[in-house]
Amino acid sequence: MSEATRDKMKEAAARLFYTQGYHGTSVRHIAEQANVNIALVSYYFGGKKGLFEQLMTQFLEGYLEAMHIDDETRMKSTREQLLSVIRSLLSYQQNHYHLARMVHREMTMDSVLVRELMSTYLRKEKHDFEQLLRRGMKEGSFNKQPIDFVLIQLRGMITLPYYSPQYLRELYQLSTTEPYFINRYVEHLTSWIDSCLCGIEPTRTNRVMLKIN
Amino acid sequence: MSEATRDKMKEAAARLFYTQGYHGTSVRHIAEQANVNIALVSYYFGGKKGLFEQLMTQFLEGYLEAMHIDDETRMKSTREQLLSVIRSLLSYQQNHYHLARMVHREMTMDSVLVRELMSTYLRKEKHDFEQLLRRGMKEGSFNKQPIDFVLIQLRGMITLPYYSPQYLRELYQLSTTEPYFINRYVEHLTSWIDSCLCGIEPTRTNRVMLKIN
Amino acid sequence: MSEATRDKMKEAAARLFYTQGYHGTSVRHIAEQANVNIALVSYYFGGKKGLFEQLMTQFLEGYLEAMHIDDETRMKSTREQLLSVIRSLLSYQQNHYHLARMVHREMTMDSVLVRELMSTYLRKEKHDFEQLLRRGMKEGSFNKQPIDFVLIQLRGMITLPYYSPQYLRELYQLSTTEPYFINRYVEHLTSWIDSCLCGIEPTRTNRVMLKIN
Amino acid sequence: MSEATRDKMKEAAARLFYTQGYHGTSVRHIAEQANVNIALVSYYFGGKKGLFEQLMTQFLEGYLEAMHIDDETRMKSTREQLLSVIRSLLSYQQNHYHLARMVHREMTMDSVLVRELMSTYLRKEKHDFEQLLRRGMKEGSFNKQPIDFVLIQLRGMITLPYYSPQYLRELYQLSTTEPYFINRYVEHLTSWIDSCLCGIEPTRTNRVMLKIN
DNA sequence: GATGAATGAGGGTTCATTCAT
DNA sequence: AATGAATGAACCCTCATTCAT
Repeated sequence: MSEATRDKMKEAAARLFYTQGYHGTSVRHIAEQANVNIALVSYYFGGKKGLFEQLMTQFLEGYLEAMHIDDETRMKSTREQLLSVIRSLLSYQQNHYHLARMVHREMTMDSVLVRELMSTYLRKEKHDFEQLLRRGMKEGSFNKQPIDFVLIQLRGMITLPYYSPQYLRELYQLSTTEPYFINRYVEHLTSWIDSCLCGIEPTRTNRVMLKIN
Repeated sequence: MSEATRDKMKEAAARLFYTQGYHGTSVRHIAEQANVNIALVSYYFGGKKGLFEQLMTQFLEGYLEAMHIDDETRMKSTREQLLSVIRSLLSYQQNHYHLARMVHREMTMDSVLVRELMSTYLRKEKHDFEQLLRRGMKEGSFNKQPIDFVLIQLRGMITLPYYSPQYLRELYQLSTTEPYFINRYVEHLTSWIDSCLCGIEPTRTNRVMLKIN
Repeated sequence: MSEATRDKMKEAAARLFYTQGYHGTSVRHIAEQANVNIALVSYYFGGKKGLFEQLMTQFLEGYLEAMHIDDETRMKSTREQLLSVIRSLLSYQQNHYHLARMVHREMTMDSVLVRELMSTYLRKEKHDFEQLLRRGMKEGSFNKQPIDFVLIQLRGMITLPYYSPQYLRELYQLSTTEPYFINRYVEHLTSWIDSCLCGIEPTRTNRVMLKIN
Repeated sequence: MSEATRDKMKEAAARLFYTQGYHGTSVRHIAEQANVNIALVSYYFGGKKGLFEQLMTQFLEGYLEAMHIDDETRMKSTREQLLSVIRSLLSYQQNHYHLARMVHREMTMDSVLVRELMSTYLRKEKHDFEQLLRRGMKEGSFNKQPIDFVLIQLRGMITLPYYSPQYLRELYQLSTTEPYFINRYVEHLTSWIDSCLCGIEPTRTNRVMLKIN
């Protein structure tokens, strides 16, 4: 069975792409790290580019899936649903850390592939968040305010840990890869939603945070 | 005079590094775009790496300079100072768009150079913003809240246009490179500062925005 | 099978290094002469330098081996043993003519590699000859005389054909690469040993030589 | 006046050619070492090759000159004349150590230039020595023996210090560049001439040598 | 199914030289 | 007389890929 071999290769590729970028990574290096024959990259994935694309789409599909709101959550408040999606996305990226960083970086390149993926996945993400926010504003859960700028802030906060982890490490004195990081980050996001989006008093938790800092 | 040649090369390099990344760009391509001989890259900059490093540090030094608050502004309110810095940074990155995107992307790589630049420039940026926020909170201009998370939001909003311009283009139907974009973006940031940081009523401008969207 | 390819390359490299020196020989030229792809030089030998070093050590190891006195010869007289070693060394270098010339020339360079090889192989050669001479003098086969100068003469005569073949060609009207050359050269050496080292009358063969010249 | 500049360049070139060979030396390096502009190599000598050829011929002309026997010496015995020439040649090479080593090495290359120089200078050297030896044998100063082999030994001993100085250093524990070396080497050569060529008893000096070793 | 040999293209760098000044 | 900018060719090496086995 070769599934294990394929996975070893994808894992090694993700790790290297994340560290040194697509162009900075050689097929030879991937094969070495995965402890397999070099020719297998072409054999299994149709070349370096194929391997890369597979990693990209695989990650992005999981990303959209993570945005999905299950039936149970759909019963809860809009605020709860928003929080749930945020938590889910952060958690997904945390579990695929190398891929997440790889994707976010390569997304900044100008290539046909990237532009295609953009108009497929990015648009979907934006649309889902927009729906959620509009509903919350309509029903009065969220303060009325320009949706686009809220979207910008949301996206900034969701991607920052995987786009600029050094900055967060500096701030929190805590690596973004450690499990505890997410908890803390979500707490902050919750307080942001409550104060800036819902316009309610910060919770007790946040008061504590306030004193700490 | 060779200054002109050097500038042509740096410009071409920045453009290509921004589009295809450091490893994805060949010295030959840079020379072609700059319409100069290939050997000049080594001749002037000591190689591709030297050219890259020069672009990096040059940008980052200008970045820190852009953070500086001049004497006139220092007379104004803390809110005004914060806005001034934000405007200055966005403007600087706008004027060096290719470099800005190049730097932000390559900053996500794991290399000795990057880590060194990080601990020099990034730390300085964080420190300056922190000072400003602390002062504002102390004097009551800003609401008391966890500083680190405000920093995260700030950085997210300042870098997003150069890290994920496609997203903004999708939102604003406006390229981030167009001069008008900054105006609009700063308006949003102002409203964010007023409502989330200062805790005052949104201005009339923002109400208009609200209707537009 | 790749052994054949490797050998082709080594042969071509030795021939070119011998003709034009290490720095004067390009990898491209080697590959062309060996009728193989250029990349194979790096693939098999880790680069031009690796190929060169392999040729060097390979030759020198064979050289030391050629100095070894087998059990049968060890039964004979010291004079016979000395002659045997000389014959063996000349024969070995004759069979690896290109390599011999390459090595002797590159040995005159100032580099780390060369200095290392020197202190390994050259010292061994000197030591073995010294032993042989000392023994011969002790047992009375050889005239007592300063050993170091005998060593100098020996080395001069053994290396000259591969270091300055033009000179010998001029003298003998005979290329040093032709098989007959060695016979003649060894005859001369024998006569030198007999007269200068052993102090006995020159043989009849030498008398004939005398008339010829 | 530019004569000084020219000399600086020739000196630097000789030093580098001697250390790293012709092909291993770059014009840039020569200019750096001589502390002059790179373009001057082409300007003064018509390129790297021209500079090299000038060094070669200059050395070789001096070499032939050093072979010349002045009128005073011509009065002395043939043995004395031979010794005088040997001393002169060794001394000349000692005074142009870098050039000597450079020439001897590059002489082992296969190129048009080298072959031309060979047939001009080498032949002359051989001819002069031959004359001397023949005369000596005719008049009975030297033992009758094959001239060609004597020539080989002579040339071997005269060039060895500049072709394989490491070997001599190992033997004498004395660098071939030190002035004292020549004295010692000439002593050995004298004893060789006396015993092997003239067939007389070794001198007292050699007896001492014998004990030392 | 999986491999090691081999390939051609392209990578970045260094070279000796030229030319306007 | 002497220089610094600039050139094109060649340097060695690594790349991703293919192919027979």
